[in-house]
Amino acid sequence: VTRQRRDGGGSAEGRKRPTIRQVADAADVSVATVSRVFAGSAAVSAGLTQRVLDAAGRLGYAPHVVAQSLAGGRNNLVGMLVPNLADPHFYALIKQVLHEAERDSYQVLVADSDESPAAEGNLGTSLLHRSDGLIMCAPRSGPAALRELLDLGKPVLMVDRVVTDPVMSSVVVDAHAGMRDLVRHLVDLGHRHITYLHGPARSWQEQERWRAVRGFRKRGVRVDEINAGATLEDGQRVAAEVLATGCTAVAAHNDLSAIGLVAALAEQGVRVPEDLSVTGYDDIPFGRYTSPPLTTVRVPELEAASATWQTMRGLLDGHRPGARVVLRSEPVLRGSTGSPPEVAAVAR
Amino acid sequence: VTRQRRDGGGSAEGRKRPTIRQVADAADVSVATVSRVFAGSAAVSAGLTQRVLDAAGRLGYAPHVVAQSLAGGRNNLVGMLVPNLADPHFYALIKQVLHEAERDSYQVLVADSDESPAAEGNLGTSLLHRSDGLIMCAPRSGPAALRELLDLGKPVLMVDRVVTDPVMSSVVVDAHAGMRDLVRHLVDLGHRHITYLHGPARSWQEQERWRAVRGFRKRGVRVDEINAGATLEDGQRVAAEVLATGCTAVAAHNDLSAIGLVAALAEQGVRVPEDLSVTGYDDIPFGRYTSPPLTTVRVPELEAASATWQTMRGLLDGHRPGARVVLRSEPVLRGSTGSPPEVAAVAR
DNA sequence: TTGTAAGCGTTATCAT
DNA sequence: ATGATAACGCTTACAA
Repeated sequence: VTRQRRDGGGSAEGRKRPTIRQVADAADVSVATVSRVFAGSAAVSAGLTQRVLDAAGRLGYAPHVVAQSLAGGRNNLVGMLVPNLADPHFYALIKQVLHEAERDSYQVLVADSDESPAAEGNLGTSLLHRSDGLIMCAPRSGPAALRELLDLGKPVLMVDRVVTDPVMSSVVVDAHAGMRDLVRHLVDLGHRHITYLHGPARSWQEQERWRAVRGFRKRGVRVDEINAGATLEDGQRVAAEVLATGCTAVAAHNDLSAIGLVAALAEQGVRVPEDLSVTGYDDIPFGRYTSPPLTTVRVPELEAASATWQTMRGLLDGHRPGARVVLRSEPVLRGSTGSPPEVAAVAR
Repeated sequence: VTRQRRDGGGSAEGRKRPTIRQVADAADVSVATVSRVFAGSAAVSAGLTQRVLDAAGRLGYAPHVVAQSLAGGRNNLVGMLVPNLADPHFYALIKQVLHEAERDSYQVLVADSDESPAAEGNLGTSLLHRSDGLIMCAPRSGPAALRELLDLGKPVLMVDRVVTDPVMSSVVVDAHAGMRDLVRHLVDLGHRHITYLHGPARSWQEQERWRAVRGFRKRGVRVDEINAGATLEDGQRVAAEVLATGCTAVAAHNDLSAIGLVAALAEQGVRVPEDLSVTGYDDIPFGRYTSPPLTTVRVPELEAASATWQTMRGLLDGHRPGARVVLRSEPVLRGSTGSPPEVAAVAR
């Protein structure tokens, strides 16, 4: 019984690709030996190894990864889920993970949940179905969804968020400390009335950052709140609202919204930092190229990405889950912050 | 003969996931029927369909995608290769392709070649090994490498570049026309001495853009050249060199280098556009938030991404390769361009 | 409409 | 050190 057509209507001329069987025949060895040679298993004599390699080269053989996966139970594939691929914070992470994974012969399946909690769960599941593990930046998924993922029995690593309900491995930067130090800088400059630009509601990072800002109320600082978001447009949109508060400094959820705000302020003739100080969070590259350059919190992205891959690598190798890597973040003082107008005036 | 352990030392408690066989037994039907139900094949009676679905639900069954791939010869996976994931131009493309692919039940394997021609070939090959098709932004790969990819017999789509040597399907924006119109705008403003900031050497897009700029030499415009690159840092780095040319306008290879240049100029007290006009290319979102906002060339990224996926989709469905989609780009005039100093002075 | 069983291209077990 | 061969979980002719 001969079988289907194979060519799938696909595209090119493609004579069928050789199988391990054909290589074995050509080298006059068993398929097992060919498999061993390509697995780098030591237990093959030099002579046979050479013969196999020759035959494989002649035929243009390359192992069929899908068959390897099915038989071996390993895919050499990890999934990576982010809330927004267009955010420099995330693509920096992806880019670095991509490289480290490649060095370990892993490929990466990427998905973008577009900040949707529902998508986080679904995409996560389907990614994990195909891969050996999942790196997820899922700031909002609830315990049920997460538990379901874990139940697939494969390593799942949470990034930018600590989860305790189902206990999960995670890599995070200490957002609370970073934001606290940043706002302290504002207070030290003399600011007593600060507006916080909220990020995406209920995201873990947002909660940490807000907690840090809010903490200054106890120290006599007036802290107003505005719901903005995490994009350039979000920051731009709330400019009027910000001015209406009468504050002297704005701490934004992230660099994107801070940059959007600064641009909108410039258009209205509001000078930064003379009239109003503005800070961001993440230290994305663009923040160094705005005028004025943006005061922000640097998160060690390279280290975070490396820790992410190393941790995932460990989980894939059978390490027990639950590890937590915490990285420090720190304020980067640039031109977008200064003394509040009254103080500056007195100083003159 | 019982076989290995299965659990891979992986992580969780995971009772083994159910197979199609178990579902078939539970529903008291054959595996073929279960397969048909999950394939959505019409030829199953309503009664059996329901029984299968019930059993599957009870057992928590989900098809094993790797086995499906091996047996069916389709992976529902496409590879996507970009030269630099950190460039907004590319992540916009990826993000959109990700979504459209997901809607068609395809997943996307992403790789970043880091502008290395060698990596373009290798990564492309290994992506294509696992997937049904490859979307590649490979501005530099030579004919040999490309032919090798095509020989894998799977659809390959080139983006941002037209390739004729091996004939390839491609989606491009007409960079020449866009850049030409942009420079014409500069000339119309009165500029007669323009400096072009070269992008990555030998990239296809770079060649098209440069060809457009160079064309103005025939019209009596002095065009100087500086080798910069495609990043923010590249633009920043060449600021002094730019000033040394004495030109009145700069056309950069892309927005990133243009923004870097503008920032460096601002630091040196050079006013844009009063002292020097600067243009970019791509119309990345950040260009709208710099001060002044950047004059640039808009490339229809959404349309390009849609065309990219639709074309790939067609190839996957067996359409013949070789199609070429060309999209128009057009100048976007913002604040970073104005009349050259002399002309402006006369006007006053 | 439904079932049977032959692949799909490997890996890993067992025997030699 | 090498070979034979049963899985791996599914799809799809082909038979009924």
